[in-house]
Amino acid sequence: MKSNTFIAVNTGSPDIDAASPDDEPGAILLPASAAGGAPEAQRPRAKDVARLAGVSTATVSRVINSPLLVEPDTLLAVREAMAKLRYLPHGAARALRSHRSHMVGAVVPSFDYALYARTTSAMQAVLEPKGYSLVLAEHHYDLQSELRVTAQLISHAVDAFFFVGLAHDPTLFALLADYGRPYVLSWGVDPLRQHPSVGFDNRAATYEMTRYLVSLGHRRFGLLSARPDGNDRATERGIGVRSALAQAGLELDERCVRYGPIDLNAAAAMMRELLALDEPPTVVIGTNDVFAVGAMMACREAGVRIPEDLSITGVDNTDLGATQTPGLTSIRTPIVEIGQAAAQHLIARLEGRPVNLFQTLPFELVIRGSTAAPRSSAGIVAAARAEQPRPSAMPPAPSRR
Amino acid sequence: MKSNTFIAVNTGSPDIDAASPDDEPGAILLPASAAGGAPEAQRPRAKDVARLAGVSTATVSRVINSPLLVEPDTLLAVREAMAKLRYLPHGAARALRSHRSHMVGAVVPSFDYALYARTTSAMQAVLEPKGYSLVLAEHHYDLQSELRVTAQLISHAVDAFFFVGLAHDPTLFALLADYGRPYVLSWGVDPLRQHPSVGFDNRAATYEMTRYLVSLGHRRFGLLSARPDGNDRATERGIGVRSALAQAGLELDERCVRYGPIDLNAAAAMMRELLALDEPPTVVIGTNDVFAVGAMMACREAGVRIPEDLSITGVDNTDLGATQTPGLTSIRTPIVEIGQAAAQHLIARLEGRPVNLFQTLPFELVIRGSTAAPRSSAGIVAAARAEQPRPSAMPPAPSRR
DNA sequence: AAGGAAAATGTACTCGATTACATGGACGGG
DNA sequence: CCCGTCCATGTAATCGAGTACATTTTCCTT
Repeated sequence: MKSNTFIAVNTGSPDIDAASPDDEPGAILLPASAAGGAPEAQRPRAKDVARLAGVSTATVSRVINSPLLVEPDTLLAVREAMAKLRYLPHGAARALRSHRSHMVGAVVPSFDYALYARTTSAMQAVLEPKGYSLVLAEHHYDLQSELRVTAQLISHAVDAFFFVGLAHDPTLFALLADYGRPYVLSWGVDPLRQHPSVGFDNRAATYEMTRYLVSLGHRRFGLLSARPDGNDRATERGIGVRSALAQAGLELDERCVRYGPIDLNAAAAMMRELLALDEPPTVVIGTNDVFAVGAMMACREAGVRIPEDLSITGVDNTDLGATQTPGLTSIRTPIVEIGQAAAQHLIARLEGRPVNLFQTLPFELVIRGSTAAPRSSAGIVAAARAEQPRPSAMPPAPSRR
Repeated sequence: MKSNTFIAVNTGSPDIDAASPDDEPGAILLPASAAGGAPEAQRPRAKDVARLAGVSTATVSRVINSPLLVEPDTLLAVREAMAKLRYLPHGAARALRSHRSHMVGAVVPSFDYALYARTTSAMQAVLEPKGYSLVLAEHHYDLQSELRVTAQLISHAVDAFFFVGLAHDPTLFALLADYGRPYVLSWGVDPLRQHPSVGFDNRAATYEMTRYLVSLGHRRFGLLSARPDGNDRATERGIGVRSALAQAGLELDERCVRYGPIDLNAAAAMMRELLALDEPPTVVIGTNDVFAVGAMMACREAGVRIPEDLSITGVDNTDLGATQTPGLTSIRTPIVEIGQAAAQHLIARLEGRPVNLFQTLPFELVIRGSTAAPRSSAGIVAAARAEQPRPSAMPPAPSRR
């Protein structure tokens, strides 16, 4: 947050260390006593439970996996033995024999932007009660890295996969096909209907947003976006803006477009460039709230008033945007719903139940104080457009093979 | 964000579905064709690689685990065979035999507050290159739930654990002791030196903050905090405030204290209560940025100016706080550093290397526009306190057994 | 009361890789 | 030139639970 009023005053650490003097030498653990090896030789196995309960290991296994097949008395005895020994089944052995690890792999771009963390959290909330754990992997928008971590997940024998986005390396899909386990893409719905997916129409989202802005009277647009290569969300959102403009007989001046990493300071820098243009835009669309808030930061610095001098919009409707002054106009995307739906989708397939392989969730335009009619045309347009805009024809849908 | 200017205008979904008519019926997958069972019978095993390379499975295993023991020619041949077959070792089998799953379990309170996601992300960045994957679990501030998910992680045979906070159910520690694998607590450093931990001094953080506010001339403090039961960070931060006040001969009026969930709207509601007091505080300390920003929201609604009428501070120095107007004075906590240090700690122990079991990281007071001298004493105190505050004696350190 | 079906449980093999131990070949010293 | 040593590799037991099949027990039918 270099761009804000910011004075670092005081580094806590030295004072603290001074105050607790024996902190610094630090207890060094002898390697032997903390060896990471396999010191849990005393951990109880199924056969220990079996012996204590006076049954065979097969029965113990049945108590865990199909309790209905077990005599109530036996069931109780075994459960008691398990509790007494604090028995926990050995997942690796189970997985090896039964070909189910009870783990689901989630491959997300990054946790730095809170978004995917929330989606993942929603998944985990659905998976945990069903006995599944989430194994996590980030790839930081690098499709090769995504391939690597996915291979790692396959190695861990996860039962199913969750991916963010529709665009992936072809090798990834080959890998998944070989592996033969359920997977679901998210944050978009595959227009070619080739890969199961749950999400929303990114293109339509920015299309709606742009129409709203056009209806306010804006004619000169700016766009701050994530780099579109390998990022279908960014790509689609860009298309949404452009086709709404095209439909209104307008065009997106490419000089008003900037691509960069999803980072507040980077976004602020991009915005500074737009402000320095001869003919700056009257509205800037961020393809997510981070870009939009970064733009707000740059405007505050430069004394550009929002929304009087410039309107700004985001996508995702995060707290970050909602708490700005003025509040950021944004699109509420189904952040949590995607995670829930994806998890339910995977569980259903793991349980052999039929599912809707292509699930489109709704989004919603959320208007706050960061948008208004452009100054020049404010009076006229505001009057002409007193009522709500209604969507008309959609941008050309991508061919469906 | 109900509290902000907010007009929901348009639900995208209906229009979208209308525009792509074959979207709604949705392709239903026949259970059989997507059965989650174990259809990957053709996935290559080590013996397939061995056959193709003309060696035994033992050699294949050596190529993976101790390549130095293998003749360079053989190595190459095996690696080629592995590549040709797209072989990926079966993690469960490896784990079963070798007692190492190459998975690390992370147990965090919640991902809704972006904080722990960032710490986890930092962990994963350190672990991934070393071949470890992260298995995730949330407990939503419920120690019993924490116990459950930890048992699940033990079942998955993770090699090591990461926990947030120092306070946990005794049963949890018993479980961990039985299991005998490395674990590390975080976001605090165990004053009793019983459990390996990496973090910072939460008490000192709010202590510094409070001293700074006292030095500005504030005498009447408010506190918005997470519920302290089972949450040592919240507890310690509360103590920090109280002892700094005590040292200044002041006291925290308990009528100015509110506890609640970590949520913007809840925080705003708590703040409204403080504003309604007969004698409201001149400064409100949030035990993290969410409370502080929620308080800001309530103030904006109520027309209370920040910092003129009320100062507000947070902890964690998140983007959320930094981008407010005015910027939120906060404590930069070592969010990322904790994750990195914890991961390195665990890896070191897994590799049998010695480590500092108790690692204290620095924090930093970050002053922005949300704090100023209280109105009544503004002139006097500001003049008297032109220079930086210097910390003096620390609050009584907790006994070290 | 006997026979037989169904239910409950046990026996023993299996999942796929790791690893202790066995074996065979190369090399060097006496 | 022979033998011991070391290095590379193979053989086979093993990790812990799941499960097909075998066996015993229960209970109902005639």
